[in-house]
Amino acid sequence: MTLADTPDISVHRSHSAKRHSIIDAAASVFCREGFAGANIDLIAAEAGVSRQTVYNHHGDKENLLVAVVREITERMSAGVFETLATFPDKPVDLEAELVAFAVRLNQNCMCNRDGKFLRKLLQAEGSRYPELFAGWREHGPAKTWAALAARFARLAHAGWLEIDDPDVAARQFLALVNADLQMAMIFGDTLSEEQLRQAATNAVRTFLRAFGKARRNTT
Amino acid sequence: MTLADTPDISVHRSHSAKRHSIIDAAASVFCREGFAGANIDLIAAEAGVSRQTVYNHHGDKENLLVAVVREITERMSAGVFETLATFPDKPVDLEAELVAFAVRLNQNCMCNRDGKFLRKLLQAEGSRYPELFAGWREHGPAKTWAALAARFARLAHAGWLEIDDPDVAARQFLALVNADLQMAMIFGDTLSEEQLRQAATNAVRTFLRAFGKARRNTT
DNA sequence: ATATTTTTAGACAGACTTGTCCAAATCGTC
DNA sequence: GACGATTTGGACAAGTCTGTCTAAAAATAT
Repeated sequence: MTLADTPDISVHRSHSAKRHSIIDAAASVFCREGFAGANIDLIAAEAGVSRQTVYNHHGDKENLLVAVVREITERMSAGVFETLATFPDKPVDLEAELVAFAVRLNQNCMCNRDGKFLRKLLQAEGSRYPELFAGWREHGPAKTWAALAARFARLAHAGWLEIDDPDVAARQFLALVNADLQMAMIFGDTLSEEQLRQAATNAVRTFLRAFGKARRNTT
Repeated sequence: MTLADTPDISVHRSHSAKRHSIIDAAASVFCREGFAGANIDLIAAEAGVSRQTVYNHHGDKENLLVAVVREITERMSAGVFETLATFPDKPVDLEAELVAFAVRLNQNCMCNRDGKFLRKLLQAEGSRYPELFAGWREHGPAKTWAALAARFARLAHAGWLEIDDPDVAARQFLALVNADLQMAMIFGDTLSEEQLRQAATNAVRTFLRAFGKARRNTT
């Protein structure tokens, strides 16, 4: 029995590898061309796989969309909570640490390939397949907001912030962080880290002017 | 010669009426189905017009998209500047007037049919027809931001606000106003006026906590 | 080395679109 | 009522796409 000889895995290794490669290619094509414009031959070619294999794995085109959305949603959710774990719970320099956190959030979640894909596909097909995205709707942003709100509430309790409604504050934090990026993201531009840092800096400065406890002397 | 007997107009009245009805129907269908999924027969039916008439007026499908985007962009731009004219230049109760302004902005521009259409179509096709939306990119948001920034700068000069960079403040104002609406808008829900008012209230409160000069006593 | 499963390439029918063409019908004007 | 322009409905070719089927090839397990 050699090293990689676990039957259950070795049998399905290429199988699941192809599965992944199909989902990745499908995500890319769906995102680029939209659901109606997406071509299964193109997806197969881009995945390095024959068309029949795509049908073997996921059956329908609609079914493929479901699988893709499920996959990307999971991946993105994992990224979000991984990043949320780096929230500055015991800050030394709150402003700098919030800026760094915002940059991480944008780089790892909102502005990467998965984030762009979900945003685009949700807006395009959300109303056509409501049941598909209903899960995301509450498992995605709602949980993110709640988790972020809890972090801000703790900071407020520890005397760093002065917040009436942590949920509103969390939503506004995210809105401010994205304020300067909306335009670029809509057009699918890739954002330089410098842009992300600038946007985060502006956002955190305003956020702390509104919610920070240690008011700066207004010269 | 009767009243409405200007030949140039009466001849083209039904003509241009059909033109408009086609563009409206096309906007609706493009928005619902995406460009690739949009069906010219459906557009014609929804416009109450034969397919041939659609081709007579706009030629290509791509050409039709161009016409639709141009029309909607113009209409939206007009709405934005109309609403910008109601900005509280000489406020009595700044907070209340900014809330009312924000509600107007959302109702007349960002959240109506045209706003939703442009957002959706831009995200879906923006990268495929960059030249089409390049104009909008600077004529739309950039001009809006600049105009709004000028208003805020004037309020700051008059002693109502304390703003370092009016451009950033304007973008952040709009971002805050949309903070609570993102989710609903992505799914195409229609927003009640109550929701709009609540969102605007939250936004303006935070905005004024950050930029208002008369700091509230922090009990 | 052989048996079993997966993958492949290609053909295929069925359906759907786009864009054009044309003769008949409709509309507004004189 | 007759004329000219626009509109209509339907037919049409050419193309694309989905989803299925088949037999051959490749990969994997025994």
